[in-house]
Amino acid sequence: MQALPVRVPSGSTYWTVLDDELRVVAEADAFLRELRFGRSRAVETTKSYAGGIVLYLRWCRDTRREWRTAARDLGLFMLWLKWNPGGDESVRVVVPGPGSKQVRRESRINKVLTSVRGFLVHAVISKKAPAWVMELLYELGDDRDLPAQARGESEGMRYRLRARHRLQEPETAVDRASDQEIVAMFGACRSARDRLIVLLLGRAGLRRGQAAGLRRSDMHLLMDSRALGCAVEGAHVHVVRRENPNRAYSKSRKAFVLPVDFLVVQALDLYMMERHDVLGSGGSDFLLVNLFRQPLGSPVTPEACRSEADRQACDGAASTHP
DNA sequence: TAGTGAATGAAAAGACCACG
DNA sequence: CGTGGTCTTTTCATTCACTA
Repeated sequence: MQALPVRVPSGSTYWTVLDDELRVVAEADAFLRELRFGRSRAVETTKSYAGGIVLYLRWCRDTRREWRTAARDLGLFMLWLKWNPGGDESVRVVVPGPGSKQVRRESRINKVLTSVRGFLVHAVISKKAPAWVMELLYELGDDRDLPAQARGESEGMRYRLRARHRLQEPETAVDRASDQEIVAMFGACRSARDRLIVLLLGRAGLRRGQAAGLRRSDMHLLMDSRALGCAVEGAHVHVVRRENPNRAYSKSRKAFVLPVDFLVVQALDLYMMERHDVLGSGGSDFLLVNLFRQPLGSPVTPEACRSEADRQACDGAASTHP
């Protein structure tokens, strides 16, 4: 039982599930294809869901359950997730001995359950699993107790859905970069471009995939951008999700505007001079492009942002602790 | 590949206020 | 003092980028 990426002729990708004989699991495949191409979910979502479905199918196999109806024991599945490593060679019986440490955290288990719910609902809708599975997954409240105005349009039973299986997730503190760490990274930069990247991520709050997808025309750094046909006041950048050749992708489906301060404006000026020295006024419309290696002028990839950030973090740490 | 942290949109819950 | 309306915050369930 394993997840596998599949490239379709049109060039896009989705993840599917293979059984132990490396055959495609038809129902899982139909669900994941529908997610990707029918509901335009991201590749990463199908990957994540495929991983969850693999765990569910392994549990069914190891405990000799039929996946179509095993939802009646989803509570046991949650226990299994908590204690069983679940690899293909892992022990088949769960024996959580005293003092043993749980192998998956609550948040992880909840995510696996989300993908299993989606999978089973799809199976019910396409008549591959019995309809009563639905009420094992969700608490069904009919809305006849609500006033008429609050009820839906159609006749008959209307459901209010609430997932039955969900663990309480403990709060976790996030390890954010401190101001000193950002300053150290800034100091470790070797070019105006890299300093701009650090500021875009650290000060404006862009994700690396969003920064790598910026176009020059997205940067509105004057106090008044009406000459550009944009009514937003003050210096700002537009973050837009696009299919980019460098695989940069904004996580947010909606385009949005982010204000930037004078530090970013200044860093951009310095970068544009640096860029002009290397490329002249040409190059692609991408803001962040290769200046120091071939192919010159092609857009920086999100991966490059990351490896450069790693290097700076090391140098920065080295310079603060000599 | 397995896992984590956060964004997102919708719904629920809470805060606040005017009104009879 | 309850009622209803609106606005804000929190929670839920899902989605997705990104990391170890």
